[in-house]
Amino acid sequence: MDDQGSGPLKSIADLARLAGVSVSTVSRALTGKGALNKGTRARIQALADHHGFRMNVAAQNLRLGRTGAIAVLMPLGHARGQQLSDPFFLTMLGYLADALTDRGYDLLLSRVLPDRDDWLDTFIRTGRTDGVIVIGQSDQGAALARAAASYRPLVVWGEQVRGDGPVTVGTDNEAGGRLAAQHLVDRGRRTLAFFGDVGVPEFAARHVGFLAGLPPELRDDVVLVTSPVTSEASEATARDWFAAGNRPDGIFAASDVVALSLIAAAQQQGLQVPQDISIVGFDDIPLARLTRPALSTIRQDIEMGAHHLVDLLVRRIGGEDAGSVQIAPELLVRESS
Amino acid sequence: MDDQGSGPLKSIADLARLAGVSVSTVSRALTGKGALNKGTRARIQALADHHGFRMNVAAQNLRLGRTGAIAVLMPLGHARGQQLSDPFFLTMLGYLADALTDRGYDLLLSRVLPDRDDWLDTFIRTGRTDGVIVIGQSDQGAALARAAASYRPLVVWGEQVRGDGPVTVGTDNEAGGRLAAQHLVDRGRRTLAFFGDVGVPEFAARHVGFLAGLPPELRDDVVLVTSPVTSEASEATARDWFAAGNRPDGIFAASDVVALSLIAAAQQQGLQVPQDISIVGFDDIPLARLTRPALSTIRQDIEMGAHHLVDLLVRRIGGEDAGSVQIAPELLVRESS
DNA sequence: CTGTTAGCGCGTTCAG
DNA sequence: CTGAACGCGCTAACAG
Repeated sequence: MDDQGSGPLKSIADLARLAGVSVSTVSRALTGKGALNKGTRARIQALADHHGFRMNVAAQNLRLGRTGAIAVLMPLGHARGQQLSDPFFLTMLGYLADALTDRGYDLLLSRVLPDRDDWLDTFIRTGRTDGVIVIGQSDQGAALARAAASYRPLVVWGEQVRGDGPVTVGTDNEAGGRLAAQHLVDRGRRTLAFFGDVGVPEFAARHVGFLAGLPPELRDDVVLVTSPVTSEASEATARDWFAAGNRPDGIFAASDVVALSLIAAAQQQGLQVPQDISIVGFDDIPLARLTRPALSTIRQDIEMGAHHLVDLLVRRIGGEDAGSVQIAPELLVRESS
Repeated sequence: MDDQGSGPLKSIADLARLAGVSVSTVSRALTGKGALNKGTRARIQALADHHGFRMNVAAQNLRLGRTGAIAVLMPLGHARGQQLSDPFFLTMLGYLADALTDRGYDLLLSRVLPDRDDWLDTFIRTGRTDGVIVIGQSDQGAALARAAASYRPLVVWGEQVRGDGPVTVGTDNEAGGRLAAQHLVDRGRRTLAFFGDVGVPEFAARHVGFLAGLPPELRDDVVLVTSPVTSEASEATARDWFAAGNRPDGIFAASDVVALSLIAAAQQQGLQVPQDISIVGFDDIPLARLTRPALSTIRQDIEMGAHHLVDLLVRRIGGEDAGSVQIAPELLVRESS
């Protein structure tokens, strides 16, 4: 190395001294903002990356009055055993990480235990990030609406609520439910059931769409089974339900995880899928196409969802009044129906 | 509200004015550091949270010469189709988020595409975090070793390498391989195969342990099949392999995802699991106990792993010279063997 | 026990 | 086109 023996460069002041210019010149050179002689800019930049110098992002952000980070809040609740195993979250996280990086933001991940109902306000007030993305509103609609009322850079993945809820990005869950209904009817199924917790807005919309997509004579006989979202619990629920003698010929599950549990439980009861019973899920998790039988499902476009979430958030940070977005779902027919 | 009409509190200076004290007094009151009259401290604290005031963490960190964040780098490569769907990562992430939060650190998530071999050095040089946790060394041993040579607050989840690699936390993969071997032998299996990519250190160690756990007369006949790690690719590999007429009676897979693909492929060939063939995985992902047959596997204690990763990292940040940790694996016998 | 002062590393007027 | 000076919000000596 041909360092001048003055040690590592800790700040733009060091670099300025080395280059024989002032700190503001270095600042202009490295940020690319402000007018500056082409030559000096190039010279300073060359010097900078020759020494592997990087500006202190924290100081930069402090000066600019921002944090440079976006929080992604998820119910990663292993303690409470929620969707921890749901591959949906990780997929979403991957796409969000990309989209945020492209915009120059860091991704601050925070796990949330919504025990106290002011968890969101508390987080926001710390001012650790320039914006917040919440994945899955679950039953936290009230907390989200309250926070959204006074904090604009907040976007939520989930079902769009009427009234003054937060800005959301999500699949058109009702349309998804209708797709499932029409498909099961096409398959000649008549005795139908819905598995899911309609206390969760997303699932409620899927249920509504499912009923709406059915011919009137079938609609009233649809059984609604309130099922938990985790694999373990939903499988237990399904097992008990089949053991009680229930024998529908078509089931629409609120999520793929629930659908897979249903298949497992049905097979344990000696039922053939799809011969005896058609099962359709929702999400299209990677595993859906690998099980035997492969799962028919309503696909959510997670990549597009992540893209919209970030786009919306960035625009709201910029002061725009960007509104909610719905994404069209898609029916994937595989073996389970 | 009974605000004095002076608007929201933006800094400790505002609070100081309101309380009739100096900024340093407010600083001492809110941080709890330094000597201060009990009464004033309480008074200022009360005033602060009455107004919902929070200190600017960025400024605090700038002054303290730290960032208050830890980076978690993961090969979340949907573009390259890696372990994106592997629930292992999300589980680990959840535990890491908890452990870091407990220590007062933010978790900065960054997705990594290890195309250029200086990805780690580049990230570290930005100085965005006080430390780095890398999940899964994959084939990046060289990059990790190089970074570790000059950057101390770096810990890696994965197999411990001899020589001057980074500090690691990981399961004792060799011991895990031995457990699998002994179990298959106990089951009377004689014609054995290992599915996995031994170019990845973790998998190589599992393979070595597997062979070591076998009686000499079986050892030489073990077939090594280099399998990809994703569901799709590994299932294709398995299908082709079975289709070529290979008929072992016992297989140890380098991961649960691969093991599940093996089961699917075997069943497609009309093979009964475990009657015709025993299959053992590695990880114990949540799904392992839900498939039919439920997967026998070598369990990794992810929670303990996350705990050790954070503990080690924090100690190294503090200047300690803490070394690598290995965690004992556990055999879980279910239905697939 | 509390106030004053001097930076942490950077961006940005305002002069020259 | 470039430099000097000030301040973002906070902490840590050093005085009093």
